[in-house]
Amino acid sequence: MATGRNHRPATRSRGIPEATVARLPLYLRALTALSERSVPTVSSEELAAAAGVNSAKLRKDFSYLGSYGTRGVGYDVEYLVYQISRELGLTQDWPVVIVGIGNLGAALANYGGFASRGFRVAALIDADPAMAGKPVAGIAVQHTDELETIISDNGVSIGVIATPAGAAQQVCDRLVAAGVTSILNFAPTVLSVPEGVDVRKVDLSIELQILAFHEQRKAGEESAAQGRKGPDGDMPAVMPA
Amino acid sequence: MATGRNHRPATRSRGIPEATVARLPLYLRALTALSERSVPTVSSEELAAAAGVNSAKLRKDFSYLGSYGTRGVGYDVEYLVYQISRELGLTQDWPVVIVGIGNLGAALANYGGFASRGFRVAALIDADPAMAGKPVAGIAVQHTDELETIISDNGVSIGVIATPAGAAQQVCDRLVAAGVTSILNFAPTVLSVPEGVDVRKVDLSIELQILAFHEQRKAGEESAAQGRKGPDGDMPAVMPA
DNA sequence: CCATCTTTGTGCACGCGTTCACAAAGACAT
DNA sequence: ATGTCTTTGTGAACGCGTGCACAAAGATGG
Repeated sequence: MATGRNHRPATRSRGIPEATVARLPLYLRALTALSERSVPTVSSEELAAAAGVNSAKLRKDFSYLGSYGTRGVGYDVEYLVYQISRELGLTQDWPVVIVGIGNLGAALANYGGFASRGFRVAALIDADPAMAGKPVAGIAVQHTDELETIISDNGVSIGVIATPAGAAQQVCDRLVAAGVTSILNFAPTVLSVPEGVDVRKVDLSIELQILAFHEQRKAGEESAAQGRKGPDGDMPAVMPA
Repeated sequence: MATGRNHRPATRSRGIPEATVARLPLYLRALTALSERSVPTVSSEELAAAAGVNSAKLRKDFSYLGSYGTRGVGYDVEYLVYQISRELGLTQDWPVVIVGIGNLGAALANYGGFASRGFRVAALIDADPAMAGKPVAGIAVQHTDELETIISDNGVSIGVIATPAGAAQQVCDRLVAAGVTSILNFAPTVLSVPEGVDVRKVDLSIELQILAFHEQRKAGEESAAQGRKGPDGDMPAVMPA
């Protein structure tokens, strides 16, 4: 029931397609690189190549934001950096908490890419009392007991879950109850959240499995020319009754 | 979500849609959990709930694999685990190398999810000579010089890049030249690869930016009811010349 | 001021993915 | 056997995303 507005008054549309939103950070990164090299303007063709997408797609994506280009010239790099940053909400500061400071959590805390764009690690939280107080990436780890206080005091709305799978849902529930409305989940579990809460998941194992599928397909196609031994060549013929 | 690019349009891939392939690991995980609890059969409704998807979608997905269900009963858990594993190519062993043993690389090496499903960390590779010989997750790190030999000797076809952005393309080129045809890229860069090589990227920063967009949208809609200026309320009106 | 050239912005068509809704298939009880 | 009940498998409709191809807009030069 959320989307009652399909109108696009041609001036500005709030209805930016999800696929476009997912590409904006890509454009932003390419534009930032150009900006650092003091390149003043860039054509859709050049920028598309740098971002690894089709130029028509890029132009259509930008058209959702508005007409920020100049025909015959291209796009002003600095201006576009600002517009995309604003659209993505990166002109404001986003305090983020990371829950679960194991190998992955620590790696995330140390990851420079967070701080670079409006994201600030407000706190590191772990359930292990032995971790409490220990500095990771220059920040003292706090115990899970403090979770609600931390969220509330810092006005955190984005949480990162890097706990084992077993603890993820419980942590998620507490984060949501404390006021977090966006969650980035690294635990290999399906999280259930109430309406209005966004969850994105990053699953290393799943990515590898998808690669394995294509890898097998490639290998199967090769040998399909000669002896039969393809991926579907042998039916196990064993159907457990 | 992670994006796999460069897929040819309608190559004979056994006709399984890309979107379906991406969900198979999800089903497999849910089924494995059921299997461990010795649940014999499961309905599409139950399994769909466990995997966090629509039941109609799940049935259609399975229909691409074949008719493995029994009407009126559901799906045999063990049988389905085997079928999906085989389809994904997980019944064979996939040696994997991880390049770039920094915080993230070390976390990946320690991640249990890899070994659990046919993936075996064949080697850890880093450019820092000081790292060479050091054990990470029980495996001695090897120097980049050995890269080609390692790939070749172990028959590695899947590589994981966890290096800084600056080194990623170079590492990628060497991996591909040595025979790797599937790459999982954690570096925040667009990799260019020759035809026939699959790349999937996992970008922490991009995921956060997408969350920030939705977060801003949520905040904007709330305050839009009152006199508050929306997220697009103020045009900067400053067009840098 | 006009002609030409470059590049944007977008209408349109197409294909993929999702969802609905239902007939077919089998289990089970009588 | 026969009927009822459950659940699968899928035809069809729909919506979203992509890419083509071109007209419009502006720069540039004469």
